[in-house]
Amino acid sequence: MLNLLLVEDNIDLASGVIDYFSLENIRCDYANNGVSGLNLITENAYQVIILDLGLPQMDGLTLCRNIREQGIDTPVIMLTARDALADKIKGFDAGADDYLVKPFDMDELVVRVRTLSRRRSGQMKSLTIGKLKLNLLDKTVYCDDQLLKLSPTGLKILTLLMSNSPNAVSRNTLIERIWGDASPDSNSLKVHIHHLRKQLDLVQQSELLHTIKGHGFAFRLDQPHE
Amino acid sequence: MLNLLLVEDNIDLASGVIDYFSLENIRCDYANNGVSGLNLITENAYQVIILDLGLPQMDGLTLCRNIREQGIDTPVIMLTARDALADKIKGFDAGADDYLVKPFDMDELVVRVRTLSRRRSGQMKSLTIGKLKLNLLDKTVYCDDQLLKLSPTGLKILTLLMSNSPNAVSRNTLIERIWGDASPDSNSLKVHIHHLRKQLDLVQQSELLHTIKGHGFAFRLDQPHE
DNA sequence: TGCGAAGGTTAAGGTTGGGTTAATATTTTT
DNA sequence: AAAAATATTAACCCAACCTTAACCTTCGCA
Repeated sequence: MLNLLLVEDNIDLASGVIDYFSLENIRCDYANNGVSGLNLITENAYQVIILDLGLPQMDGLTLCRNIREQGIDTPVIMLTARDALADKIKGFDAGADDYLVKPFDMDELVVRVRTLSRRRSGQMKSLTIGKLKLNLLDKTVYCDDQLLKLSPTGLKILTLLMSNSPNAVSRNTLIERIWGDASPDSNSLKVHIHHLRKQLDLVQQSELLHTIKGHGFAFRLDQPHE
Repeated sequence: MLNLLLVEDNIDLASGVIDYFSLENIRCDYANNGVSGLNLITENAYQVIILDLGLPQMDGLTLCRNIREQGIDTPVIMLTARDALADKIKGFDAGADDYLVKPFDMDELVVRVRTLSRRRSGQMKSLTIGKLKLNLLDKTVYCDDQLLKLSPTGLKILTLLMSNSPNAVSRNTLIERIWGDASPDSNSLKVHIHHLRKQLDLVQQSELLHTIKGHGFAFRLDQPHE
């Protein structure tokens, strides 16, 4: 079953699209602005992303360029108003794979979605560091052949850390990207890290998760010691 | 030729800065509030952005966070009043690259602008001096293959010194940039420098850290000649 | 030669960031 | 609705870290 993301600030349009998709048996996540769209994209594996060009907080082109720079090559369909098209079309080397001028025909959109998803299906998306392999599509984490059991939050944290490896991720970044600005008691992160480490311990991989005091955490092979 | 943006609500200060910049052959756009600043930023490519912390409509921190969320990584220098500094300094991971306490010396501002513009939009990921390599992203310092173990403050000091190399950094600058105005006993800096030297000694690199008597410290290869 | 200023060294607390655990609350699944 | 899985909170611990204070060294200069 297809799993899409729609990033669109017009709620009426969005709900129409989503309803139509559900009739076609297509799952569709939804974000009404660029920033939460970006968060969803980095934390989930979509087959196709549908982006409105004009978005609050972060416009579609910027968002698209942004995710491409992160190495995410999920197919992107850009939605744009007819009059905005002319001067924007050249910008499509930002990395969009297709575009559609509003107002568009729903069937047309579905066709393009299916085409794009077919084009890149079977493409493996995973992160591997040390013996640890995180599969972004099915959200599984293996060490050799052993499956780790992680909570949703634990998985998000691990995904963030692994996709930034070997760089450090600050506590603030982590909190912001996982909880938004409605951050809970700062202890929560500690506890999640602790749970994560316990799971990693089960497969003797917990030394991959390094604490950078005064900053945050990093996921990488080498040991910061002496 | 450098092309900057200054966002500052105090018009007298702003015009002073702009005049001084023009003498230095630096172009500088100007906005007197956060919103028009944001508009200019999204529409133009600046080498450096100078932001006042307290702005009408949208304060500097918010603006900074906002543009970072849009994926704009133009270097930002934050201007702040001395008394506002202490409680704000921790918020600087909003994405500012540097800050300056008002009132500041114009030459100081020019130096920082030039430094930041040189290091290509914060894309500089590591600093290397002698055999020492400081990686800004993963917060590690290596000499050859040996990892140095530094405290958070030690790392900050080293970062400041290395990023200003081969220039000297004054004690006052060091203290101001690391502790804000809530500076501790002046001895603290001495002790931190001492710890730093001990760590550098472990890899025979302590002669990189030079004392400039009556001024501060410098991090560079050659000896400061008499 | 002796004094003061600037910097360096050392060791003793005090503080705190991060870790741990367990109880409680929330959400999801059944 | 009960049970199970997750998430959050609170209380506590500890080692690393920071600061302080007292003392030491060096150097310029009266």
